[in-house]
Amino acid sequence: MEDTEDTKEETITKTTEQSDYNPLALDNQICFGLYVCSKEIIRLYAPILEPLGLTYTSYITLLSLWEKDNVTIKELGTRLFLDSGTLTPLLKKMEAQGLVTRTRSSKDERTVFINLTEKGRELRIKCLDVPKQMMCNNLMELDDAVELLQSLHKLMSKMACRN
Amino acid sequence: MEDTEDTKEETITKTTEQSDYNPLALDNQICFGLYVCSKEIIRLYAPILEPLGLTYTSYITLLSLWEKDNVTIKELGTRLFLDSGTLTPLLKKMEAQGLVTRTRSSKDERTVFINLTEKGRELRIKCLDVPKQMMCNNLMELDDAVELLQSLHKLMSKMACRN
DNA sequence: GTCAATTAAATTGTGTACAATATATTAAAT
DNA sequence: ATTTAATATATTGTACACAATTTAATTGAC
Repeated sequence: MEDTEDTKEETITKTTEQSDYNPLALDNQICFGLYVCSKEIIRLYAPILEPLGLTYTSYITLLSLWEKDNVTIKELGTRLFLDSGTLTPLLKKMEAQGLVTRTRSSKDERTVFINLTEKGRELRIKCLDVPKQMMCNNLMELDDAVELLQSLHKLMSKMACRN
Repeated sequence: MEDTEDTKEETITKTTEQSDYNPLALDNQICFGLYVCSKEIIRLYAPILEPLGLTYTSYITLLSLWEKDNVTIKELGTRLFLDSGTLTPLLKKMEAQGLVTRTRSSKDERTVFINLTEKGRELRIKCLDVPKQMMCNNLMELDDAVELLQSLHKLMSKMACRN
């Protein structure tokens, strides 16, 4: 606990008080930290998801659909921060895998509703172990994870109202 | 400050004590938070970097080279967490733009040294304003940013020794 | 010294992402 | 009712990323 506070003080000093503070230093870029952590963690998911026939993108799509399916591509895109250019081909592949159905609404022919198939719903059971397997990488302590998740959600909510 | 502690308590409760805790809930996935924040922030960089002729990837490559150039592609890749499959075509484009030179070492013909050109070095001046422009998006408070950056660096160091 | 193992880049193939555009449908305006 | 504007997907084009492989060069083992 004190350790966290100490290093935090140091970082503040480093980033706000040193006379040679460099705003273009790679280590001062939050974007770069996010970019690297995101990429590397997704890379760790790959070997866990591959035996289940999933990519990272299809995995998070399923996470969303397991919480709520019978949604339009638009709704799914809002939840996942993805647009139709990414989702349309992805969902077609997932349909080909037999995980979801794509049904154009008769009420509004513009929209397509995505539903889980039985196979898609059942796959959830096999995925229950995925978070545990990822944790075996021992990347973070629970406290740190909770704090990080909170920071990320703050950021996400700021960005959600940007579209 | 107390606010942060309060919401942290809530999150801990939510993620560890509720009986209906769902490890597959999208909102409990750190990976998803990182993925979204990374993508969206990179998207905010695009219109700022485009007038400078840069993409996000060429930008962070320059950030690294401005700190230290005359490095091999291998070294650059270690710093940027990128492999030759990404860097080779990127550096060729940057060479075509006149930002860097690629010189195969005579001592070890396997390695290629990357150096900034005068144009590449001068571009730094124009980029000094980029962080300020990004901050105008008002995504975070300084304190939160410092804390987040610290969490990300912890994670990155864990992942650096994974290759 | 010679062959095997290792290493650094480059190449190939697959899977995203997203901007921009196109298409089709619905809603709104008048 | 007709035209216009808005909306939801789909498509196209560009730019990554990375795994796996290839190529070329170097190092190590003996």
